[in-house]
Amino acid sequence: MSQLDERKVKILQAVIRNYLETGEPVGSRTISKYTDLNLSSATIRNEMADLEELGYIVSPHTSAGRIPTDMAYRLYVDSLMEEKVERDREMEALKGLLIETEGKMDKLLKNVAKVLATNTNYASIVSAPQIKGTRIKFLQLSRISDDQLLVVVMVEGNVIKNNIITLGQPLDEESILKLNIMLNTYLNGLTVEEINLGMIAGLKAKAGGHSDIIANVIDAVAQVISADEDMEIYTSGATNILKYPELADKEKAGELLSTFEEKQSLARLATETLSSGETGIQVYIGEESQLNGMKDCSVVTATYDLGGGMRGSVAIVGPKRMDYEKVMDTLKGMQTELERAYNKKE
Amino acid sequence: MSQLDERKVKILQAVIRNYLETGEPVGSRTISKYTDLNLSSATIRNEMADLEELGYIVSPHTSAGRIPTDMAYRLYVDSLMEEKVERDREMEALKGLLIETEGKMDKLLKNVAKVLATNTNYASIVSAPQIKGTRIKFLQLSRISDDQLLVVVMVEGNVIKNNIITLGQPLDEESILKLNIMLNTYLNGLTVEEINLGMIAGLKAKAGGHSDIIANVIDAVAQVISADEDMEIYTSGATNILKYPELADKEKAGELLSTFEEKQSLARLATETLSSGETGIQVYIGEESQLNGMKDCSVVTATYDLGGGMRGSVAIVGPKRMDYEKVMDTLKGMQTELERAYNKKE
DNA sequence: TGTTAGCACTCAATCCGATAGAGTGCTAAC
DNA sequence: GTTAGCACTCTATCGGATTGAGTGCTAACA
Repeated sequence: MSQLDERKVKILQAVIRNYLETGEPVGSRTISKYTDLNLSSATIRNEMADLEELGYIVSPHTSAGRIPTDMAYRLYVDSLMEEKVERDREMEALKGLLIETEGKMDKLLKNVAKVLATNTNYASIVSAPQIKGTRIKFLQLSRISDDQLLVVVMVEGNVIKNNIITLGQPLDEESILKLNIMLNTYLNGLTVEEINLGMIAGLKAKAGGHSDIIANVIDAVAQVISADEDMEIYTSGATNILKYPELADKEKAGELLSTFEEKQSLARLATETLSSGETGIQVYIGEESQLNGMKDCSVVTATYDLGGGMRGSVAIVGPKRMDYEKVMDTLKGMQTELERAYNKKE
Repeated sequence: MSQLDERKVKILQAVIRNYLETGEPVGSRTISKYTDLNLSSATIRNEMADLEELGYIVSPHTSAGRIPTDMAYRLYVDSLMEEKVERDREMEALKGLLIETEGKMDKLLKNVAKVLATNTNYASIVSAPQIKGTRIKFLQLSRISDDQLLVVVMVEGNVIKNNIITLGQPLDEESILKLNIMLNTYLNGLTVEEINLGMIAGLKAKAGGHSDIIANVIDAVAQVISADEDMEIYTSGATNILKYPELADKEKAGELLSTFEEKQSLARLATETLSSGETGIQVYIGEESQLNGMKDCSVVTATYDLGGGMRGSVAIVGPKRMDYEKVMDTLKGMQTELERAYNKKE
């Protein structure tokens, strides 16, 4: 069987480029004119037959042109693609946003999602940074009624969690004060992971001369700290995918939009991206993303690191024939912009 | 011109019922068999011609049956419709949810939206209760670093707002303590509206012997209290509308889904529903809802009142030919269930 | 006067065949 | 190895015929 020589690569590249632009199967005559190879359509046809045999292109039916397979896309993003240079233009809008929404993480991320979606005309997914691994900066119990306490925990990055705990019986101000001091002394600066069961038991013993109540409060506090909320996911521009005919038929679009609505599996993807340890851009083509209804889509993901263990991910979802250069570029820009803006702020 | 006599009403009712079921234009022969009027199709035809003249039905083209106009739907929901009796069955699932998610308002409402959507097979919108008009139960300033204060405000209904304020210069613990006492003394039990500018000025004067800092802090606190966050909106089942062919074409569906994605105008609808003062069920048919892309939809809304001025709204969006009885019933059930569960909790 | 049977008519939907056009694979010549 | 040429395939599209549902109107009937 024939191999991928230089000419074949050039032809394949031309096919992919053309298909990315038009979304239509591309024929031999088009390539013959499009490239600077100066080959007749007949020659191209022979080469294309080989490329088909090698699994890089397929034709939807006999008398149509060829379209790239996932394998071709893979080759393209891995080695054929040329990086774009000018990226700054589009990011200007974002900088403004980052400054405006300073301090409000949720609004910031919502905006990031929105900017990404409108900039690219694809759908975007942004995951809020995980607070695991971040350190507790501040912790406070407050009495709000006879038998209710408000627990406020602030971790690095100024993310605040709060919860109300209901006690079986009243607790006096003095005990609360003591507890406050003790909890801050022992827990401050620790990460959520470091506060394990043994530690909690120790705390109880230290404070526990008093009674069961104290133990209960400590348990509740521990629960507040370690309660891992399901990861916040912000999406935008999901309806953009309706602009691409190959994704817009009722069934596919329904599945895809449902996936965006649920957000469950998007969180899974985000977790995966983050735990892969990869800090660069990752591209999932077709079924690689393992997301429901996304077998005709590509997903490009990036991570961001705001310091102090606060890492989140950003992703763009579009048709397989998306403008990979632009998307990867936009994501890179967003990544640096986010990280820079945040480090400046702290 | 002829009037709406009893027989015409019966025929109209039959047309509507049939259309709600099938979604297809309904012809005279169908009605002739469907009803117990024992009239020939010819007679029905005459009557239908009259009904068309009166504006209750139209035919999409000459040789098709008739479909109800918005006017007919209006008449139907206002007076023709029969209330269903058995409502409890479906609400069982909800009760469980309400108990499970106790205390976490956002999760609760997300679940409410989900249950409504899956129960009805339409799209649902839930607005979080507005905190305007609710009273401040607890307020606390905490020092988290030399020049940063954490403000925590809890209002009736245990909704907590917090924000970090950055001071120009350090503030000692003692001043913070004093401020805490003063703020609680003067602001506790007041509603956001009652804390007006004059009051703030007064507070500043009372505490202001010290310096500008105090004034700044008070200003910041006032801002936290009165910052009206944009209304939280939870939606679910937006993709359900793709199940209804009359809404599923690319353009319409795109507009509709975008409206759901933006949530902006949904908030407007919620505000409107709430400020109308109406506590019952309201039905918007077609363009009445004034929402983008919803001219072929009906929207049924209800409000809920959790006490203490905490009122929010719940809505169902579906095709005009939705099962109004079921939807209104489900909403009513949700309303009582929500209110009951919440009152029990407090 | 209200109801009904009958009939001509209209219009969307469907099917069918013809046609055009794009693109291929193969062969033979260069 | 490359290219021109040709037969072939398959889709998309268009027009015409057909079908069927449903209407409006008229005339007869109770």
